[in-house]
Amino acid sequence: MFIGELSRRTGVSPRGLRYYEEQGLLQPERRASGYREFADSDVATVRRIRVLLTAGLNTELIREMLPCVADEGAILAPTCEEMTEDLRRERERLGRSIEQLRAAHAMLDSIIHVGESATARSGCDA
Amino acid sequence: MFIGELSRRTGVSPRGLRYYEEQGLLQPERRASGYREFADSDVATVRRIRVLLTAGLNTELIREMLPCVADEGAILAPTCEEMTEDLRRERERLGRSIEQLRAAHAMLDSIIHVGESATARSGCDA
DNA sequence: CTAAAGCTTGACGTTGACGTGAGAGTCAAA
DNA sequence: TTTGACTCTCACGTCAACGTCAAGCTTTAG
Repeated sequence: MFIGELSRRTGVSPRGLRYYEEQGLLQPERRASGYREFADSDVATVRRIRVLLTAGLNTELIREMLPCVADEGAILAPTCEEMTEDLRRERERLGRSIEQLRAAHAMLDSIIHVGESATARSGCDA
Repeated sequence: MFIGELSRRTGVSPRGLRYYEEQGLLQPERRASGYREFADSDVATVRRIRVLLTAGLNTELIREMLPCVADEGAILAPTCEEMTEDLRRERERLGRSIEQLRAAHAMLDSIIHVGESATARSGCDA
């Protein structure tokens, strides 16, 4: 498929997909015309990329680990010492990050709940 | 206290603290000399700011909700309709974000575990 | 009183993941 | 073959949360 279809099927803009290729996260075929030709499997790949990017990993790390991830968390290739060092660090960072998010989520929860019980009886001008 | 001490006690750089003030997150007193004078309570405030920033909230939203948060998730002021709208949205975004992080965390876990069992028997050159 | 250490306000630089045209070539249906 | 939608490669713009000088005042220990 061309870039437009992959874009529609993943929700990632064409510019974003070209950026992913530039960063080595995607390696589409090329027609004689220069048009990129993506495989069906790239839809899943892009989804995985999105998950990891949203988690705060950068494209360099994703490029390294991407060959090791398949659908649904299954694994393909064995990993290397040096790389798992980075991964381990990232995992720890992620763990802390999740904790922070949970704390912030709890903060929002309390505030919102108080707001609900408070707006019933107090006028507000902000 | 002056900005340097607050910096040491929070781990946030002076530049960061000035930025927080510029964004309306802190309102230190000023000496005649122009020196900022922070209150002890600002240490806790900065910690709360860090939690929320790490959670991905921007300074604008934090400025709005900060008056409503006290120590340990306790609440001070009542909230406003319009604001809780934003907060609700942010809470939902946070919820999704946490899910993404968990997914990414699981990915890293699988990869790392395979790496551990695999590196024992396979040479690696990356 | 002095000198080091600390603080002030600008103001420009950085980073990552894209957004946003510009100008030109390509595809596919009619 | 036309035409309109799609794609290509530059290449500069963006945004948030600071980093990093620079030039000049302030504080405070000795």
